Amino acid sequence: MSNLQKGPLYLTNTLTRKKEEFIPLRPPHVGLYVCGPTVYSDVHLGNVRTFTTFDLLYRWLMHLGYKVRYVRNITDVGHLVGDVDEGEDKIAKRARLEQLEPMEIVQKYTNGFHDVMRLFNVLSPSIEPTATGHLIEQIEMVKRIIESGYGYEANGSVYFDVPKYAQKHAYGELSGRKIDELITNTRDTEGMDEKRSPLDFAIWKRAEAQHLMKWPSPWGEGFPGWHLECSAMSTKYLGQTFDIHGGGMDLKFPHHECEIAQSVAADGHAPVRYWMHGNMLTVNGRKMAKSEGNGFTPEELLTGNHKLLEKGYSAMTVRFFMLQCHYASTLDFSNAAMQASEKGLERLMAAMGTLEKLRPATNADPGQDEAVRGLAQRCHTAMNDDLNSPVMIAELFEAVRLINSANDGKVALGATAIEELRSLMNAMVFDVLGLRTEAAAAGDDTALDGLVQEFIRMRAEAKARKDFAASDRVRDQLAALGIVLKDTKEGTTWQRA
RNA sequence: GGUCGCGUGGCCGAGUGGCUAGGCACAGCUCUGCAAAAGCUGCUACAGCGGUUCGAGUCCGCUCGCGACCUCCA
Repeated sequence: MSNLQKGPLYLTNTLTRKKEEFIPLRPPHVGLYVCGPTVYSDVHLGNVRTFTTFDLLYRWLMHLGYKVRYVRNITDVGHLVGDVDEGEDKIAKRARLEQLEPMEIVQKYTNGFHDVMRLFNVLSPSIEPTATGHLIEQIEMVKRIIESGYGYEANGSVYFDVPKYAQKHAYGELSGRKIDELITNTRDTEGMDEKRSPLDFAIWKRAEAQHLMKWPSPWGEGFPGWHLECSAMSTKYLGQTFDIHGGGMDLKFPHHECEIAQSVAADGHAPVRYWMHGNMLTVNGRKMAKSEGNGFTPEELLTGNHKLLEKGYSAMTVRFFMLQCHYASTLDFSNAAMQASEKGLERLMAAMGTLEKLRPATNADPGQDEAVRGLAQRCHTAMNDDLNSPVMIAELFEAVRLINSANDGKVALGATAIEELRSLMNAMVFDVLGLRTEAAAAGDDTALDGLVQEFIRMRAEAKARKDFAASDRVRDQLAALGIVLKDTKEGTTWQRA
């Protein structure tokens, strides 16, 4: 747990809008809850950004030595289309369109989500609870809210009484909203006479006879409200008060605001100590969203088969691109930016390979030991400063220069410096940033390597007899097949273009 | 309309009272049979206008432009 002693971690708490020192309730344990996807359609790149952001947080907390219980839910019921409380359930609608059981839809898109997470090397959470798996907990929570006087039943549905809650509690404190302004700004909502106020939201919803996803409850057959599952499941697995709750910026209101209200109403205190919100991925300056039609799926990204894509990009290129931007800033997707990240990642990963082969210099410069320690310290400080991965990556490129200079014999690194550099780079690049080599992702290249090595020998022989036409032909032919040769002092190496 | 945020060099993006972020691109050099790779060097910006300050991308005000949320969205 030595890392825990290396200075405090600061996180921007979106509840207070300040950078605060992170102090867990029960160290070394940390409770982390992140709103997961509603599994009614394919995830797009914007979704991936949020999960990558909290993957970085999860990885950094573990790197610091914390024992993290990371809960990320799957929403498989209750999330309605269009107008709150009047729209159709998203999953039920999709089931009707695809002529499948709702649970087939849930399974299909849950599988797809998991595939995408694996592709982008996003770690699995400790617990991945589903809303339908926690109906009892949700019903119990509705009961507690009714008992506390903040929930009321109307025609088989149960609503949360927002104006009443706001009299005693700070409804809107997370999203910076004032109850009066909310009432003023609410547009006309027709057919909602069950609700006492347009601000009220359903915590339990009556199901019509033809509704496919419904369960018995004290108020008749129905299904839980969308906001409720997160409150019920975070309470169950992390306790009534826990350390960190994350999610996309667009969930701040009303979703997270409602979560706070539900927990306060049911259990009497605020559920979360640090709220964190990841910012949006934009395309041409606009939020990537299904409704904008500007989203592309990971598959389209990889193949480049989309009108916004000049070519395909690997998942690791995209991950690296995202991590080069601070999570709280909007990030604009562009082909030029992607290609810049692609090149940068390639250089970083090449240096990782070089570092593995680096031998200590005989005339080691002891000053370099200190330089490496400084790098490590600055990486650590950057990440502790609200997960500043872009600054940490900038430091990694300083390390890249050091590695390459050492490889060229321009800097003399001793055994200690090399060991510490390896330890630092492996930790930051693989464990914390969660990058991996494309070869590792693609599989084994042993046969191909054997073939290419044979061509490299042929080319070396041609070069030895100064037959450059022949040697260039080998190189050009391989290049045409996507195999790039590089001559170094130690011989020729190859890699995929 | 309300609330919040943003505007940084050719592009992407950190920083946030005084000191070169970094990546990509571009130019020159070194190395090389030639390339590629790598290293070195160069290009040095903070939307505009005013103010505070010894000193402002950094704080304050105004103007312009853009976005997010306020309705499902990560």
